[in-house]
Amino acid sequence: MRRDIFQAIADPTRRGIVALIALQAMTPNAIAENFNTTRQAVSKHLRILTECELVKQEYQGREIYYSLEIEKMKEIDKWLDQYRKIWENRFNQLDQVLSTLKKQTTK
Amino acid sequence: MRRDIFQAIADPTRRGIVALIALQAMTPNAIAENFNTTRQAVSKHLRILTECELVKQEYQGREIYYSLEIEKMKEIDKWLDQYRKIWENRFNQLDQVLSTLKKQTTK
DNA sequence: TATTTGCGAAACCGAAAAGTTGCATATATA
DNA sequence: TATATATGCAACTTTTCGGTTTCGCAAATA
Repeated sequence: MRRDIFQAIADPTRRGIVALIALQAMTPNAIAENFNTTRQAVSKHLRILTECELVKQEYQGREIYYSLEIEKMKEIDKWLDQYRKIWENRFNQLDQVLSTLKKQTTK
Repeated sequence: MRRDIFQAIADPTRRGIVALIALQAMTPNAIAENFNTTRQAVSKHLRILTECELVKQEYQGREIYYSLEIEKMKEIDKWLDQYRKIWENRFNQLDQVLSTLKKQTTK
């Protein structure tokens, strides 16, 4: 199926689920209450999120609690890093321009 | 069409394009050379990237140079922020545990 | 034990995505 | 001016996606 984390967070409902279970584990039924879809649809999303290890399960009787695998989120952060370098560089360049400008005006 | 940046970066080819034009502007033909698809397919991806303002165009004669709109990338960073708080929190908690442990062992 | 509840999986459906081929158009170049 | 080149766009096809409905199974409960 070739799931990756970028595809996982592409869907707005899945981002909603991720946000929901970020702070506390929840069952599929409880999660589904927050969206305008069926529990089965949520279950499908949870499967995708589980497949790419963005979410972990905890069995408790017949209930399954889902929670966010926060470590996996760092993968996006890591990917962003290359671009962060670029925008910080540009900021520094702007900073230099500004400081040069300041020196000139205070002279 | 409801394009958003998360959908835009979901496709691996588009992430490739983004990486490619991050540092220097390129024409569709030049970009297409780097992927195993037709120029038209790349053109379609560029259209999607342009639609969600992740990429900007610069016309130069009959050529069009595409480059990354780095500011837009910050949107992902902003979204990540809520989760960054969580993982930093956990790290701090671990840090406290470790320093407590250290105090005890050095006593 | 019989029934309800929580869940995943499979089958199906319509819409969207990603790719290809075939254009049309504008700009270089011979 | 005739031709080659760079590009976008439209039509079409195949695949994927997100959703619903239906089902089966295991655990709780009456």
